[in-house]
Amino acid sequence: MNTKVTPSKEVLAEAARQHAILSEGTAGIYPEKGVHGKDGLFDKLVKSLMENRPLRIKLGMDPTAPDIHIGHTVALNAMRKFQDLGHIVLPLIGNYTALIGDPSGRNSTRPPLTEEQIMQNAETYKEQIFKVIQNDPAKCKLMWNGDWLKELSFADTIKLCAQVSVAQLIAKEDFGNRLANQTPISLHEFLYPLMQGYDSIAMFEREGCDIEFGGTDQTFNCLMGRQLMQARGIEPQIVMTFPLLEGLDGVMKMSKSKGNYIGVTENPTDMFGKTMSIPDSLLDRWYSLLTTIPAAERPSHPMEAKKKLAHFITARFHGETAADEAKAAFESRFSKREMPTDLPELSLPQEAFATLTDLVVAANFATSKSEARRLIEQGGVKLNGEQSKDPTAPVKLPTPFTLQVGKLKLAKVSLTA
RNA sequence: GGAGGGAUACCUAAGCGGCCAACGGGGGCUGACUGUAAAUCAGCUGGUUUUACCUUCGUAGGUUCGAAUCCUACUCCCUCCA
Repeated sequence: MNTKVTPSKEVLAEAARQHAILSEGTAGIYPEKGVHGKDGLFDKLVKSLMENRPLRIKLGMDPTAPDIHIGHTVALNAMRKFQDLGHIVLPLIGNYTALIGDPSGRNSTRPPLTEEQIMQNAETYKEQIFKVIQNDPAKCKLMWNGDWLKELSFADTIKLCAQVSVAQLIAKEDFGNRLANQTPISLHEFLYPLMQGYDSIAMFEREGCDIEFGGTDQTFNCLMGRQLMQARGIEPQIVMTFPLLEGLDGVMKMSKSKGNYIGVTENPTDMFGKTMSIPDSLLDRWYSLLTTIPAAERPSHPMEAKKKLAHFITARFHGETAADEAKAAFESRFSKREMPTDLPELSLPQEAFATLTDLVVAANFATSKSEARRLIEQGGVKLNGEQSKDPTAPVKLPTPFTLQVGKLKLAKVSLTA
């Protein structure tokens, strides 16, 4: 199939150099065996060098939530490395596939989003991914899969379906599990991998598509792209997968829908604080997937290690200064237990001060009076730093005073004129 | 089209006439302690005018002194067969 021209020594050496940089931190590269004795990535690099044509790297993201999180940055970071070596990245916003929802890793059908929600999310995605990859038109072309998926006719779709067997889809773990657990699978979910695969074809025709990136949970979907490209008679992409980052709870993978994530747009304080809240057992993992800090430079004390990690992550998205400030604020607040200096201000009408319960509800720190009462009785409420356990006591402090509920909810309260 | 099974609070899952605002687990929240918002331990986790009352166990009716629990109809979901 390939009329192979033997690559020169220089080409092989350069390909090897790039290969070493680019394959670091990946979970898998498919195909594992290439024609030049290494893997598919090596082949693509050789080809790129010989034809003097940069590689095009696809990374699809469905805008199903307003934020991307630091788990995504594992792959984005790898894209950045490709850019730095002169290749072109093609971030793909799945504005059409988001309508279906990727069934990967799910055990139930995803609730549908409206088109407006999706477009809103997509807009913020655009800004966010450029915190990691370079938004240089020569090195980056943003694409939308609605551009071509919308145009597909039913006949096209059937043709596509004919390339894939049902057995193959059922063999996919998620579907297999769901069948076994008697959880429903909607037919349209079967189509998801086909859509993702078709993206690769459409992108190939427009810009080229040499490599597709994805988390390890995306392996099946990405390989579907290879299969469909082959069936169409075009050169198939190779697939590079990346390990999934565990979320704040330390068990489940970091995921927008599970809420255990750190968004790349979050403010420095939260970013630092959330990192500090990960379980100790997650430290090594986060260090290796999110930082470039060598093992030798990681503090052995868990808290120090966590602070260094939190600082690194915060600095990446907000700069050194902001990270320093976040660290200092964290230390004063939690290590030395001082009150933060910049409290949000809150002015409330006279009737909010009738009882402590009313105050907590009026400040929006509890959703019902019963909840407020519970918090107070449990000792979670402080006025000017003084714990108060009587829910019915009127609040007679001179304003402004500080109201604290739990560790995180604080405000400086004053009376509305 | 036929035959079964199911629907309980954020999730999961017990309860099968009064002791049920409803066991347990998960998650979340609060506190203690600390090395941090980690770990561990303890408490809380429908609402209100809070020793009481109100609303909640798919929906609508019914039986009963009394129903999440029994009956009827309906809706939705799952499995198998066709």
